[in-house]
Amino acid sequence: MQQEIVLAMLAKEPSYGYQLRARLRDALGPLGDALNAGQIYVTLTRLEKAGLLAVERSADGGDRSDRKVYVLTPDGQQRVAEWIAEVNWPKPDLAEFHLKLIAASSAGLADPVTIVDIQRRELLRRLRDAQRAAMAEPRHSNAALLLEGVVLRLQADLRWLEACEKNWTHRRSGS
Amino acid sequence: MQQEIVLAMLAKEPSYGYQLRARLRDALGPLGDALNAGQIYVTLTRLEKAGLLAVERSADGGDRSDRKVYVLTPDGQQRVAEWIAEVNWPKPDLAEFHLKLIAASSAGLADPVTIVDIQRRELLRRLRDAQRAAMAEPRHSNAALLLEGVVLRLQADLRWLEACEKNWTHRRSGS
DNA sequence: AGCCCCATGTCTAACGGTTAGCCCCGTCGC
DNA sequence: GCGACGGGGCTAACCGTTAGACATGGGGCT
Repeated sequence: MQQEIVLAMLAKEPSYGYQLRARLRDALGPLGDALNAGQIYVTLTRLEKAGLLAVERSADGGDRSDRKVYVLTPDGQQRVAEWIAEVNWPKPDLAEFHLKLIAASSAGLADPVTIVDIQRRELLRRLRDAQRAAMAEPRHSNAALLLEGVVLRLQADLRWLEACEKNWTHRRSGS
Repeated sequence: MQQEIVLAMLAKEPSYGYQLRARLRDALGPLGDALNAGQIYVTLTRLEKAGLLAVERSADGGDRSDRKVYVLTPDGQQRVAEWIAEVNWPKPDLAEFHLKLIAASSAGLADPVTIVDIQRRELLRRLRDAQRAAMAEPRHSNAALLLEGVVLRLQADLRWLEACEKNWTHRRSGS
C-alpha cells in the first residue's frame, strides 16, 4: 500500500528520500506530520530490490552529498498504472473496539457503557481538532479536502458509538 | 492489536486455536469470515514466547488429539486490563485514496473524477451488501451492531467522495 | 574560539500483521 | 479401496511500522 504511494509519487518526478518525504508531507497537510521518516527509506530499498525502482546517483552540480535519486523502471510504471486503476478502499476496522466491548462484558472486566463513554470523549476531542485544523487550511486545498474526510468519518463513528451505547444499556437491563 | 484481541478472548475462557477462531468468527458475524486461520496460531505462539500465555496440554477425557490449550499468565491478565482501559481508535486511513488522486492528476496518468466515480460505485455496492447482511442478522445482536457501524462508515465515505468530486471538477475547470 | 542545537539526509534492527499454503487425521460417501 | 471434506495445527515470507543510530553543516550564544 505504501509501496504504491511511493511509486506514484515518483511517477511525477524522480526524487531522493528526503525530497519524497517533503512532497508527501506537503500533499497530506497537517496529517503528514504523522509519517515516520525511516519508513521512506525502508520502502525505497525494498522497491529497488524488487526491480520497480532504479537509482541515479546525483553527480549534478557541486552537490557533494551522495544522494540516491530514485526513478521508476518500466515495471514500476506499469505497477503505478495498475494501482491507479485498482479499487482498494480500506475495510472499516471497527472490529477491535467491538471485540473489546464483548470481551470486557463477557469476562466481567469492565462496564461496556463506560468504555463507550471514554471513547466518545476521545473522538469528540479528535473531531474538534480536525475541525480546527480544517479551518486553518486554505479553501479547496488538498489538506482541507482530506480533513473533511476525517471529520465525516469521526462523525459517523460517533453516531455508531451512540448505537453501541443504546445496545449495551439495553442488554444490561435486558438480561 | 490482534494480540490484545486474542488475549481478551482468552480472558473469558482458555481455548485452543481452532476454538478461539470459532469464537472470534461468532463474535464478528459475517465479517468474521475474512479472518485468516493461520493468523491465530502465529499470534498464539508469539504471545506464548512473550510470556503472556501459557500452554495447558489437554489430557482430559479420551481426547487423544494433543491440542494446546492456552491460558493467560498473570502478565497476560494485566495486559488485557490495560488494553481495556486504553483508547485506541483507528486513525482514518483516507490518505491512500487521497494520494492516488493527487498522483494521478499531477502525473497525468488518469482523470481524478473518473477514479472517484469508480470508487463510488464500489462503495455503493459494499453499502448494499452491508445493509443486506445487517437485515439478515437478528435484532440487537453483536453482528448487527457491528454491521451498523460499517454502514455508517460507508455512508460517511460516500459523502466524502462527493466532496472529492466537487473539489476536483472545480480544479479542472479552475486551472 | 568553542559549543550546542537544529535541520537535512540516510539507514538499520526488530517487531507485528497478513497471507498462502503445507501438514496430519478422521469420517463419510461412492 | 479411494477420494473429498472438514477439523486442527503450523510455517515461511512479505510488508508496514517504529525507535533509534549516524553523519553533516549552519546559526546562534558565550
